[in-house]
Amino acid sequence: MTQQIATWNVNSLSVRLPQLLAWLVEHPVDVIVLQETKLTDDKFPHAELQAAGYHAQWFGQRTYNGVALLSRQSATDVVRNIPGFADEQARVIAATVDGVRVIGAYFPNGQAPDSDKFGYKMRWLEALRTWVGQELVQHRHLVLLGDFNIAPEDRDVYDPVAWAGQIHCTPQERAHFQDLLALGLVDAFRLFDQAPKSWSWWDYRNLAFRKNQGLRIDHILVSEALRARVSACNIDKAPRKNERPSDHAPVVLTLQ
DNA sequence: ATGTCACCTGGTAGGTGA
Repeated sequence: MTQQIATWNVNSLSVRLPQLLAWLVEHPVDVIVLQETKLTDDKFPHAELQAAGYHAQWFGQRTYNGVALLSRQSATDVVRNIPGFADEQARVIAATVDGVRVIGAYFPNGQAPDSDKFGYKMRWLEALRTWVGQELVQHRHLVLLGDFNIAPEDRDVYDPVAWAGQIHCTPQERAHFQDLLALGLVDAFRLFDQAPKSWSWWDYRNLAFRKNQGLRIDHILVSEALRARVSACNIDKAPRKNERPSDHAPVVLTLQ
């Protein structure tokens, strides 16, 4: 049975809802997790997504952050944010769908390596790792996906020299990414040959998309038990060419 | 290029975060 699981940072679901609905018509994935919905829970467009054929779980807040999980089949055991980690920011939504534990996350940006927000990012990453380790004990078939705000390697950066030591590229962030892999997860995108200079995010400024100056910071990590079922993992650049696009592209995992 | 976009406050611009 083929199954597709996707992630997309939509940068405001109220602005991007028409694009999301159009994309889902062309790509009727089984599950998609969204980041930066920027909506309080009372404003979540549940009816529109239901009409599109999706169950929805959501966890938002005013102005910033906000995540959601849409699924063709109903979702169970829904968790919002990292259990035991007190957090005012809505960044995580997890659920079980069709026997797969799906953890959708909007990792903190961190702003700059010497900022308070970077400290928060480090604490959040530590808490995430501990919790995902526990989840893996309970769920052999697990996917951790979302906007990681980490470019794991230099080949994930259009100008690694300019970005060296900058946010998304610091050794501390990259070590955290490796720590997640060490739990028994694999970066699905790198299971396959990919075109060089494949990015998932392009700054709105500087004509970055036109010049293909981006970063690969949106990731799909799969557990060892799921790895054998992975048949593809791709970034869909097409929505970045839309009028009024999100600055991120969706990433899609295909399971056999 | 400090070059954009989204959202908020509070007001017809400016600040914040990404």
